[in-house]
Amino acid sequence: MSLRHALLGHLSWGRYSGYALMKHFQRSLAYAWPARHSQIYPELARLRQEGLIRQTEDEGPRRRKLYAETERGRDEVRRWLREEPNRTVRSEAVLRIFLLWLLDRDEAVEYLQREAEYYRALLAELEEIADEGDDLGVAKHLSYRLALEHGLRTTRARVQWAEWAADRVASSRWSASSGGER
Amino acid sequence: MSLRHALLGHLSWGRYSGYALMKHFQRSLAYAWPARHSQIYPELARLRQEGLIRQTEDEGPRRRKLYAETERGRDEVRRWLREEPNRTVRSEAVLRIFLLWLLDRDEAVEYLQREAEYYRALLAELEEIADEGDDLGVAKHLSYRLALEHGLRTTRARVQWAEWAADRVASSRWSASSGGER
DNA sequence: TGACTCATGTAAGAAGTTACATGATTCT
DNA sequence: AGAATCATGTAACTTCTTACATGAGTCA
Repeated sequence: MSLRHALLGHLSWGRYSGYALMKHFQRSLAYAWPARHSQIYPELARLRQEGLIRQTEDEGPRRRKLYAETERGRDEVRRWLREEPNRTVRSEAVLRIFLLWLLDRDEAVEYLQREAEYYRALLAELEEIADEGDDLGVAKHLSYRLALEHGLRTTRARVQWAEWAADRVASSRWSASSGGER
Repeated sequence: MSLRHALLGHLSWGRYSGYALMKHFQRSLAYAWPARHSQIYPELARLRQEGLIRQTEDEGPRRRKLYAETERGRDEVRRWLREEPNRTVRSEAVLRIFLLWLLDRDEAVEYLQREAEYYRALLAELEEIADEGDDLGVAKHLSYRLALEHGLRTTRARVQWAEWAADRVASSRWSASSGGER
C-alpha cells in the first residue's frame, strides 16, 4: 500500500487539502506513483478514520478540507521506510520494445523516434523543475533533489537509448514478421 | 490491458505453455510487466475463448497445454502496438526517495548504499543475460536486444545515481526531521 | 453570464496480489 | 521414498481506472 505512505509522507511536510495533494501527484509524483483524485479522497478518509492523519479545524473556501499528520501517521511512514522496499517497476513502454519486431522496420524506427522525442520533452520539463528549484516548497529537502536527479539521469539514459535504438533499427535488415506459421 | 498483449506477443514468436510463459515473465519481463501465474492462466483461457489464441492439439506430459497464436491475435497485438503508448511508470523505489528525509542521515545513507548494491547486482544479471545472448530463443530478435540494452543503460544510470546520492547525503548536514509541529 | 478552475466525493468494473488447492513427473 | 519442479487452476481481497455527479468561487 504505497499510496497511503505517499500521502502520509507529504503530510509530514505540512498541511494540505486533498486537492493540493492531487496536484502534487500530477506533477512531481506522476513519474513515481501516479494516483487520481478518486483514489486519493477515499484514502485520505480512511487514513483519518484510522487516526494516521487528522483534519485541521479550519475549513477553506468551497468547503476545502485541510489535513495534517498525527504522531502515529509519522511513525507509520518511518516504519514503512525501514521495511524491505518493493523494487518492482511496471513500464508499458519497455514491454512494447520486446514486441517491436511485430511492426515492420519503418514503423519501428518511427516508434523509437517518437520515444526519443517524448523523453527529450520530459527531460526539458524536469530540467525546468530543477531550475525553478521549488515545488510546493518541498524542494528544500535534499531528498526531493535526489528524486529529481534520479529522474534526470534515467531520462537522459532513455533519450540516448532511444536515439541509439532508432539508428540500430534503421540500419538493420530487421526481421520481417508479417508471415509466420499459424 | 497490457498483460494480454504481452502474452499475445510472446505467442507470436512460437508455441508455449502457460507455465513456460510464466517462467519468461519471471525472467526477461519481470522488469517491464510482472505477472503471476494466477493472472496468466485465467487470461490465457479468456484469450482462447475470444479466439485470439488457440490451444494446439498435442498435450504435453502432466496435462500441459500448449498455446499458439491465431491470425486475429496477431492483428490485435499489431493494432495495440500502433496505439498511443501509455508511458506511466510506477516505481516504489523512486517514491521512497521523495520521503527519505524522514529517516535520519545515517539510515538514509545506508538505504542508498543498499540501493546501489541492488542495482549493481541487477546490472550483473542483465550483463550475463546479454552475454548468453539467448532466452527461450527470443534473443534472435533485435527488439529483444533493444529491450535488454534499455535495461542495461537505465540500470547503469541508477547505479551511478545511487552512489552519487549516498555520497551527497553522507557529506550533507541533512535535515533532522524527528520533531516537527504536530 | 458563461467558462474555468477549485474542490470533493461515489460507483462500477478491471487489473493485480495473496492464499488455497491439487496432481504429475523427474531426479536423487 | 521423498523432495523438487512441472503444471494448472480457483477464491478472496486489494488496488487502480473510468465514469458519473455536484457545487463553490473566480475571472473575462
